[in-house]
Amino acid sequence: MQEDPVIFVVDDDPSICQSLTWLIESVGIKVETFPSAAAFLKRHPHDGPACLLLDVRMPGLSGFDLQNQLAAAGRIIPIIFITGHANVSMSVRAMKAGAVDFIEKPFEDQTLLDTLNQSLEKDRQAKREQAEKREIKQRLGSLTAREREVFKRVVAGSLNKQIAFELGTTERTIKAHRARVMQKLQMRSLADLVRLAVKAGIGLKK
Amino acid sequence: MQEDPVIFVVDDDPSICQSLTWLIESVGIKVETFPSAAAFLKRHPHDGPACLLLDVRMPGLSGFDLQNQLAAAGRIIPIIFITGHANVSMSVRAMKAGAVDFIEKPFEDQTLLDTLNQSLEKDRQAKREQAEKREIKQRLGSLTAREREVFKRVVAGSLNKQIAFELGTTERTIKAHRARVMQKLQMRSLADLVRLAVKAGIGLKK
DNA sequence: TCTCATATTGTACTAAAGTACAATATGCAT
DNA sequence: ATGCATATTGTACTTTAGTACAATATGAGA
Repeated sequence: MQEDPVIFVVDDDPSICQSLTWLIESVGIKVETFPSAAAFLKRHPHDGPACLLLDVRMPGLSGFDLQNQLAAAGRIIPIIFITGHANVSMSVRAMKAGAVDFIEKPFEDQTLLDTLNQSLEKDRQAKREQAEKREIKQRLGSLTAREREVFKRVVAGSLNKQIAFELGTTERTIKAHRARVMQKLQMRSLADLVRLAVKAGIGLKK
Repeated sequence: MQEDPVIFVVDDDPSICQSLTWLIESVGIKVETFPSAAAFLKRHPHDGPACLLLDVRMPGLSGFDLQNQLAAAGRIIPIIFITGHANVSMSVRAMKAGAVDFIEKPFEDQTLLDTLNQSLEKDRQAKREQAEKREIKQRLGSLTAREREVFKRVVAGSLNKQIAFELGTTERTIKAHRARVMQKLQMRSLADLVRLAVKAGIGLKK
């Protein structure tokens, strides 16, 4: 159904990559390593749950740069920074930008593994919700412009006759549109339709 | 309508309290200072937008202790730590526990003021949503046990006859309950009722 | 030109919900 | 005992929504 979890390690130091790989694979989780931020950006986004172990200081793009670029590209992935030489302002900056954790070397293996598992679980959940939202948007996309208008008003609680008046047509026509909306969106009750709209974020703005 | 914004400063060093007060009052925001975490906990919770400037190291309860106690008590308030002697693990711990920022002394006045204003704005929004939720829960509390059962099923999309069967009563009775639910909750359409239920977090579990 | 998706509309019926004007029953607190 | 909140139920009517079986109109694209 869903792909296996993967931990991505981005660090210019091969020995770090190697030891992290050993550690994480020892508990049965897949690992992929990248020697630079640029290399990771080239990789095709992973569909399954994932987590990024990231060094701050690297030649070329820094860990922060990668964090920003991923965020800008909408590639949401939990990031755990691991670094040897850090200061408070660096860690605060990383955390404010959404990092899950910021770990100094040396660290306890078990601590990292615990954080990793928590992050994977959260990512699993986030991916599920993301997939659901995509699914909903897709079905919403199958509506015609007119149907969408009717949909919005039905969900807002308008009566068919009110909608008909607003759209300058007859109640009978609204019934036709409404029936098609219910069919296309595979909803069986108004309550379900409203919940779908809420999930899709319709009706929030004003 | 709503109380004025207030910045709370908790620091055992009176000179810090004094200088922060001068700085913040210079831009027209009220300040209240406390020499200890315990002193702050005694204060009556503030209804308007607020923000807490908190020292980490203090005699008695530490800044972290205060942060945890506030969280445990459900007193949500944006916290900005200000400290002179910090390390990475302290700052990460604070940020993971939900702090808005973690600032080392010395700092730029304007930086603090900017963060302060952002935090106040977020808190304003959070308080608004919190008040709305309270309002909803209050109205839901005015329902009788039976009415709540009907409410849940209506919102789930059941027909009156189905609800009647499930509750072992007649459709006519359900209509009566349903009408009272709509009246008590001041909702005029099923769509509104469903949205209310979603906001109240009903129908999530299971 | 012909087809297809889309929008529109009609009639007539059924199903569901809402409403008006009720009455009855039960249990708890004063 | 009496009042009050709550739950229950009835009849009858109106309003909405849904559905079956349609037809018509229009514009875009093959």
